[in-house]
Amino acid sequence: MAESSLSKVYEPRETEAKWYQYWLDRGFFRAEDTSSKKPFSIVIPPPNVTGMLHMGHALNNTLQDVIIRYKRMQGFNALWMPGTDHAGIATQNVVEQELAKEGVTRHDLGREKFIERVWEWKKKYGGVITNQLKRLGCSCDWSRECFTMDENLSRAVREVFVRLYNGGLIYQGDYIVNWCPRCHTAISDLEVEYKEEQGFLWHIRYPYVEGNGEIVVATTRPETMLGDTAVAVNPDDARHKDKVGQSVILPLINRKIPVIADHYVSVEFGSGAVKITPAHDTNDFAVAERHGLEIIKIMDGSAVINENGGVYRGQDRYVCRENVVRDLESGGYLVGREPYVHNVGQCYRCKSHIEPMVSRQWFVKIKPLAKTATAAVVKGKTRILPPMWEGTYFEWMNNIRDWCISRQIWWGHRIPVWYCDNCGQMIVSTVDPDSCSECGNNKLRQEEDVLDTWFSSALWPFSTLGWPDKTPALKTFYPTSLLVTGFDILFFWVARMMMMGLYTMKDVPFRDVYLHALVRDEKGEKMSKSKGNIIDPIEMIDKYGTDAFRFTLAAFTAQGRDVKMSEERIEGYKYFVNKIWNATRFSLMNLEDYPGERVSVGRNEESLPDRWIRHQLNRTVNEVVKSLDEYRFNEAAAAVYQFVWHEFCDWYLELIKPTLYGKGDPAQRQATQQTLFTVLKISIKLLHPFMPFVTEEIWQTLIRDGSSIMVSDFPAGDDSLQDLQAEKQMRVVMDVVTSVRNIRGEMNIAPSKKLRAVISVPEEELRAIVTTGKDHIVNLANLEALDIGGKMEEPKDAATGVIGSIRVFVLLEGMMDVAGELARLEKEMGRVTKDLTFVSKKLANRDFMAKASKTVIEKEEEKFRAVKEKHVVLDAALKKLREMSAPHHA
RNA sequence: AGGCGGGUAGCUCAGCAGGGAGAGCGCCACGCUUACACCGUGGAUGUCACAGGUUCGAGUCCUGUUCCGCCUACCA
Repeated sequence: MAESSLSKVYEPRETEAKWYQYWLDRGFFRAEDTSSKKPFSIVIPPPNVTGMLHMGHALNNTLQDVIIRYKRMQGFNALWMPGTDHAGIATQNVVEQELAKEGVTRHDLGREKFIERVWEWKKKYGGVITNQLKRLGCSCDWSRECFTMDENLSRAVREVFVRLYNGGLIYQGDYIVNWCPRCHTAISDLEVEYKEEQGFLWHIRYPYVEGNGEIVVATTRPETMLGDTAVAVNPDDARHKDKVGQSVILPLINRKIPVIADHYVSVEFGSGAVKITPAHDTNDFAVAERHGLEIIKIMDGSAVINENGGVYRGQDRYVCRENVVRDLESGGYLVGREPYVHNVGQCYRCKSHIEPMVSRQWFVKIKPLAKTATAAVVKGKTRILPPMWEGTYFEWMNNIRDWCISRQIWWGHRIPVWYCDNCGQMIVSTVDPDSCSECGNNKLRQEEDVLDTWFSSALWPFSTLGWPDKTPALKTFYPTSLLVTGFDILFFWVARMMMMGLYTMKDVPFRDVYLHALVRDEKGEKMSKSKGNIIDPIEMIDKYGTDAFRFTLAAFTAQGRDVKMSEERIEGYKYFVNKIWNATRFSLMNLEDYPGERVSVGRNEESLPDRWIRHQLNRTVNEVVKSLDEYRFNEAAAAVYQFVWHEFCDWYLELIKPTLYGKGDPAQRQATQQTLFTVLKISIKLLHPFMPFVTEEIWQTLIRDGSSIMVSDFPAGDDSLQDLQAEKQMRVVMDVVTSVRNIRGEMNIAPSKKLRAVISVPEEELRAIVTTGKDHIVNLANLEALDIGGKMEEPKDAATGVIGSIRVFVLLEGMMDVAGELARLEKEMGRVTKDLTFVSKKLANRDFMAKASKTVIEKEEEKFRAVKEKHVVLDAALKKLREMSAPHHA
């Protein structure tokens, strides 16, 4: 058998790289397109090519890897599809910044050259995050790695676009969109972040055209008045009722604009009159549509005032604001201003203030898609877990607005639409057309806009499997089994995949969606560069090892909660890894002469500890399987942690030391070696999905048959290993040992001091158990002598431990501290008395006896007997002790 | 403004089917016992946010209050 040349402390560094390469070389990550095995598939939430692994990725991918390794070991044809996202705006920004260093803009290069440049960038840096995933131990099928701009995925994008268009679900329209003046593109509603800002509310006078008087409007953005085309009041507002239909003069511009009535205006706010700027305000745009108002755009794509802004032309919007305010004031139009806190939309990417702007964009008509996607969840075709997120999903689907899918950038999937300038024909096609289908003109102009990045992401579950081709992989793995992602992209991504999957494939993209928490710092704050509270996963891996890091993530992922990350926790689990490591070292040292599992050992040759540990292990296996099946990662992790550390290491290994050290029966020893070997082997299998590296290292040292733990079979529960008798017997042994240790501890007696003890066990059955366990008790309690008898008198100078009817006397000749012992027993008595009153009260309660279930009553009665017994025994012991300590008079 | 989640030991959190509260870390005491001091043994610690209600019995179910976090929407 293996000899132990393992170092005292586990060193993750070399082993991790070694085993990852080993797995790769053997193709263990690869899934089969067709297989007799049942399929299980996960598509990775594709990280941005520009991305660096952060805590969110680390958690997300750890959980996926735990599940995929688990399923693979269970014999599934397990596919974890990896890939990255082209991340339109983000990537374009990165490359533009690179260009800026060289003093060029993308416009200097031109579209084609610029895109070439982005591809170059991707080639050079795009692999960073995938390499980081490898360090995390992710068992993705890298042979299938995809990129959203790959040829086939781009084909899928065009195909879906055309289908949606032909299905009447894509339209082009002038609409108010969120415009980022820095990125020079429209962005979707979801990409706008609102932040509270301190600003002002300006009150401006708009004089009536006829007669005297004026109407006062309030605004936080005075510069937009240049584009006002109406003033609106609530039709029920008595103050303004008679003014509806009249006109006012727009100051500075001197445009005549109407006063209109619309319920959008609230009577309570300000003067009850609102200036309407349809081109630069979402609500105003809606008002304008209802009333057929003129829409006047006053800014260009950089938010600089255009020709419609009169003298303010050429000014930036905020410069213009100051000038407008100044001019209003000097013209006598400004009533005043007051400080005002309001929400301002920012670009999620560059944090510039969003400018709502009317422009021509492409939209997806979303309602019909949302309806199907809602129904699929209602019918349970897809489960959203934890279930609380279902509500959020429905809520959003019900209030969804059309999806603006066009972006005015260069990096992305160019919209497959061509225009013929000759006849004005528009051609929507999956392939580049040579000539106009209408007039034959061969000079066609392709739409400049590209698609929102999320458009291609929405196709990910089937585009990565080869669609639009009917590939075997698609047939095998779609719908995918599980999607694991953060709840922050439930709308961006999950909802859209549902819609697109159902529309295109006529089936849901995944059976289960598991939404995990967000990783925050130890104070519960979102990690961000600006706050400087980022914990870098790779740094943690370097410092504590991947296994410790992964286990931490899994252990702290309670469903639906935030994960608060701190280094201390990771360090704590590093200790756990080390504990496992050392338990292995110990085992190997004592398995040197173990011939292997070929030995057949009968159950009757197994010792109590052997039977007990198998029983406990079996229970743990059941718990881990159940927890993982329900995506309760923290529970699975806790179960295996508890077992390995506190049952296997703390009790079992200590119990079997004498047997292993070889003083007793050789057959017994071999049986124990067998158990030790098997239990260790199964334990590391349980741990493998969480801790892939250290478990492989251990496996390779322990098993040495050329196999890998990664493709071994995951443990399954086995009822035949259940051994309630062993559990009961060990309970008694453990209680007695703990009782002696407790006395030792409380009396401050060194662990190395051998003690003598007497155990009084009136009940015959229990006495047999204690007698059988005698050697274990002597061993673990560090006794030099132990007498076991029936009902016995209390010896002199002894501390007493009470376990039900069992009394444990620790002989303390010369060391007896009567006062200390008295205090100790009184403390215990206090507890028991409290217990006793409580239970007796309950049993005396007629309502309880009449209404509680039979099993509960039986349990309480049983408890009563035990507590009563203990109470009696303790009482006697205390009486004796008090006599001793009481000052006698001779 | 609406929706969701949360307030449990000094800290971070479990507690999934109502039957007298748990873990890890930290803390205190004793120990370098031949796997591990990244260890072992023992110990201390809780008006389960607050107020009502349902129930024989509530951390757990219901109602209200309060504080914190998030999401969605946004009244100029």
